[in-house]
Amino acid sequence: MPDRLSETFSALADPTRRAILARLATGEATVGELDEPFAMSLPAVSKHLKVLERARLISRGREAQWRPCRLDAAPLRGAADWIEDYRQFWEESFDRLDDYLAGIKSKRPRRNKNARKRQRS
Amino acid sequence: MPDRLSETFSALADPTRRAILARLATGEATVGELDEPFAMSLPAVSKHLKVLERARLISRGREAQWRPCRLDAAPLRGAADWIEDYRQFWEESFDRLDDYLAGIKSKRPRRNKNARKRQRS
DNA sequence: ATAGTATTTAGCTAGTGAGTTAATTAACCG
DNA sequence: CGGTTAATTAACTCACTAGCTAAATACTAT
Repeated sequence: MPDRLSETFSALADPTRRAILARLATGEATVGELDEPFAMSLPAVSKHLKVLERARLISRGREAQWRPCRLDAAPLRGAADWIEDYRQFWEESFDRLDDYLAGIKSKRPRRNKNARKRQRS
Repeated sequence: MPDRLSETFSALADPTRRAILARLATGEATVGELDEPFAMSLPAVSKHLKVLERARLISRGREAQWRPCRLDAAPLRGAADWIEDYRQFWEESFDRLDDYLAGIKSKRPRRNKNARKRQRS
């Protein structure tokens, strides 16, 4: 995997893994406990856990024959920071919807096509 | 692809695609312009654009023989919202580091192992 | 030692992702 | 029309992902 951010996003790009993280947000759990909600074999869950571990999103201890997993959310900080840089753009898209509706209402639906370009000027 | 959120994260899990989005944040661009910074063939970039388009992260117009791309950040909102639910956990990890260091300093390094479990109680 | 429980590893299949080069479409210009 | 530029599609390779079953490991308990 090329870089940390890619590894984080890649790990998050699977609903099973996101569900596992959500479960771990409520506290530590063993592999068997994590497997329960899923219609999926235990080795499959074990693989997902390995992906999450390589992405540093979980870490694991040892207690007798159990390997309890715990959430390690630190890498999410980088992901959140990356996305945050784009917040203005998705908020802007609501603005443009407002503009559009306002345009219809005033019967002058012409919008400024360069609104986004001007954003960074 | 199973769901929208997975599609969004999956699209972000590639440095080339993130760079393309960063470039589009400065304004519209054609495929050729987007290709320039990369040591990669044009069809490769074209494929990345298709991935971003399927994920609704960009949309494209037509101007003569050019197909200008523009950023469409709306899906990032869902991704940001998902990650935001975990903010407390990565902030907490700094707290625990503080606790740990404080513990060393006071020569009583014992930490509360259930800190995360209590988080949601 | 032996049996039982928890988890991982091995080995397989099917699908997908990222990249290539070569060929094709689409639109312009003269 | 014929040529040029912009971009996509086709066809292929290579690597990796997600899932399975069956076998192996690790530890507990009797």
